Formats: sequence, structure tokens, C-alpha cells
Amino acid sequence: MTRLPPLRRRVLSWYRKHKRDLPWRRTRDPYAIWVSEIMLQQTRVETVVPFYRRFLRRFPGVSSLAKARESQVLAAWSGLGYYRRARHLHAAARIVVRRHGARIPEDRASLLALPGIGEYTAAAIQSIAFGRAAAAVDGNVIRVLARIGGYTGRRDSATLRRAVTATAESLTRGPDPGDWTQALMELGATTCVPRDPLCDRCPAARDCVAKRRGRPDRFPEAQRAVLPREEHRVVLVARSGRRVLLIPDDADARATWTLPYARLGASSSSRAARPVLGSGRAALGDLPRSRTAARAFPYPQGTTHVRSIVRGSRRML
DNA sequence: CAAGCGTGGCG
DNA sequence: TCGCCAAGCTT
Repeated sequence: MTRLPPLRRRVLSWYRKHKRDLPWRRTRDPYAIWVSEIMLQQTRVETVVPFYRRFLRRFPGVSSLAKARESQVLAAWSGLGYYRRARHLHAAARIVVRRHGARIPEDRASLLALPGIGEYTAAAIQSIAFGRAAAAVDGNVIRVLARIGGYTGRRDSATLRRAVTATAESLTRGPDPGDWTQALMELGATTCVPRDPLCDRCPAARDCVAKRRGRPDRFPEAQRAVLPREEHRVVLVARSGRRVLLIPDDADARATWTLPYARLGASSSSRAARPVLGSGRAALGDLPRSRTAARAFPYPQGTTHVRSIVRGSRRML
């Protein structure tokens, strides 16, 4: 483990040379960094960028976000997915205004108390926005450190997570905690990628146990496969222009409803044609602007139908 | 702690 | 076309 500090230095200098120019790397505003971290949960950088720009234009600070109606926040989030993140972010903004005088808290406990902020996001905000040493362990970090350390176990196993977290915590100590947090994730996102990692340009190649053993792509072990499942229900569909209203026949207030794109023969690329319809008793949303989306949407202008809809979900094998 | 949550990209 | 996965959190 005496080799870890040189490893940290090499990865940091690699990051400064190769990091992507991303909008949230051009600010030190904790609110903006918070928004970026929430959007980036389970979502790729390239997907987030346009949403991040629009969202910050629409809600430039925590106070404007807190003042907005939830429906406005959801509208700005529409198309990004995982809509609970938007509800949590909005609720958290109101808490920050009320309880913290509209300043993003710096300490771990206060951050964790905000809806939508877990261990990873709290540590990411602490290090990136406030320069505090905190180990942000996300999927990238698990993969990168599992490979470097040669740790076995599945990506979501408690054992692997513990081993990685211990290593990550020992590595946080040192200069520039925020850059370090981002460096490790950047390495995972661009070089130490899940399949076919680019070891010949990796600053940690000489430290990497998985590479030494061969087949670094085998770390961490594969996740279990999942099966899709469909539920068919009856809903009322009303459309006016690009506005769409869904009223399900029963009130599962927590479900997010979309229309049955799969039955239209839609390919994965036109899954984007699904209107985002929020959740609850009645769900209101907009059709995407693209021509493909308009073609894939079978409900004519100005009419009302009763159709079946699909709720996609996942189940372990 | 497993399940559920949206969407897009890749081989 | 299909399966897997991606800057996780909540219940």
C-alpha cells in the first residue's frame, strides 16, 4: 500500500491533462454541483449536459428552485428519467432554504438528511464543491479500484463495496480532494471502461492487479440478468397538440406511466418517443418534439381514447 | 436487502 | 434486435 500515494499523483496528473470540458467543471457553485450530481445518478454525462444547461438557466439558484412548483421542475426534468430525483431535488431545495438559509450544507449529516442525497452524492458534493476529503464511491470507482486492487465479488456485493470503500478512503487524503474524486470517475468513464478497457493509456496500469492477472474486463464480476415484465391496464388518453393527459383506471400513485411504445414496433432508438407522463392519478406530459416521436405516437390530435398501457419493470432471474 | 425507478448507447 | 450497463437512492 505504500505505492498508493504515487498512484494518486499519477491519476491526478492524468486527469488534469485528459479531463473532458464539462459545464459543471466550470463552476464552484455548490448548488450547480449538487444539481449535476443528482442528474448524473445512473445517467451518462452526454445525456445530462443539455438538461443541466437548461435546468440551471431555468432555476439558477436554490431559491428559485424552491419557489417553483413541482410540475415546473418535472417539466424541466422531462426526458431525463428517474423522476423521483426531480421531486427529491425540489423538496430538498425547500429544506435548504428553510433550514439552512439557502446555503448548501457542508457537513455529511446535513447532506444525507436531504432527500435524494445518499453516501455517494454527499461525498461528491463535499469533495467537489467544498474541497473536503470524502470518498465518493460510485460504479466507476468500484470498477476502477476493484481492478487495481484485484478485488473479487459482484458489483453490488457488500464485500466488494467494503473493500473498495476502504481503499477509496485511504486515497482521499492528499491535495485537491475534488479533483481526485472526479479523476477516479473520469478514469472509469473514459479509460477503465467496463468492456475492453484501454489499459495502454491508463495511468494506473502499473499498479493494476487485474491487468497483471489478465482479463481486467472480468472485474467486477457480472451482474445478474433481468427480465422485463409488462402490466396491461386501461387508461384514458387525451391529447391536445403536444400535451398529453393520462388517467389510469386505478390510482397507483407511485407508478410512472408511459404509453406502449413496444407494441408499435418501435426500436430502441424511438423509445425516446415515449412521452414522459409523470405519475399519480392523472399524469400530464409533453410529446417530444422530434418527428420520429410524432410518428410513433398513435393517439390523434384532439381525441380521447381508452387504451391499454404498459408499465415496464424489471425482475431478477 | 432486493426491487423499483427512465433513458440512451453500445457491441 | 437484444442484453447489458451507466456519476444511486429509497423503501
